[in-house]
Amino acid sequence: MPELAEVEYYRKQWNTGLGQPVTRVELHDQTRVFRDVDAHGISAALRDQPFSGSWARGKQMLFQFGRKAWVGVHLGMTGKLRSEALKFRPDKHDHLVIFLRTVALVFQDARQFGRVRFDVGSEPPEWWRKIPAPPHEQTFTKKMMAAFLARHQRLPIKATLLLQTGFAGIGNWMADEILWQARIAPHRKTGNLQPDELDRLWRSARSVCRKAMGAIASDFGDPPRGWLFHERWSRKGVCPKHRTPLKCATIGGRTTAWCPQCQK
DNA sequence: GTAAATGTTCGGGC
DNA sequence: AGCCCGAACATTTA
Repeated sequence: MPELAEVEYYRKQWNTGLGQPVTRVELHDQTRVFRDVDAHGISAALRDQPFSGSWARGKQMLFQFGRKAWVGVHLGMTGKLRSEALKFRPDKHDHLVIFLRTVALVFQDARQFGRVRFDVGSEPPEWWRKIPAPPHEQTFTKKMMAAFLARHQRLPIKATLLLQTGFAGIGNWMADEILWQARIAPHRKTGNLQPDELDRLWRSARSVCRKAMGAIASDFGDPPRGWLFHERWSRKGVCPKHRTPLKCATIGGRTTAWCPQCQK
């Protein structure tokens, strides 16, 4: 599920516990989501620390406990965060459960493409600081975007939009939405885009991200009416503008839908 | 039974 | 040293 706005929605699901101390941590230590971290180290380090901070950037989330313990979460393809009452019983895919004074914070992920990180230090960890500004932020400038595109000239633009090092938070449906709204065909080589197309791409990226945040981040509502989003999931989909049947192909390794009439 | 799913990461080729 | 492609990861659902 989770792209930029869904990630922000899930991040907030843990807010009910802010300020409360950790009483106990329960985890399935041998699962893939804990690759590269000492799962038991997390339990020991969090015990008695207050849940003190919560941030999202692109598809990454960062949670702070006390002053120096940092838990990073990436939701992968099927990850979710939620809060539960203390008495709940974790099920098979609840890999990490942080019990606080009155609520339990749960990370669930059936496919386990998601990931939990753990760092100790007085500053946010290195991996977090390296995440670039996502398109809805002021600091995502057209110049910055153009410089990134220049490094991936041979990739189809659809594949370039999926690179988290330049378009933090963009995933498969948002990339298709951005290209449709910018009227650019997904298979176009990144290096062949003309200046007016770059301008449309930049505006579309910012607009789609902002509106998606507005619609989804607070209550997981639907994206605006008239978006490609509502059509792109079925192979019966049509262009919201004039009902032309959408084209479908694998581009950049992912299923891509576009309107052959609007997007050139 | 088979295919596909809102995502990364690795290894190999260029 | 980059860049680019395809396979791999693990599970559920259509």
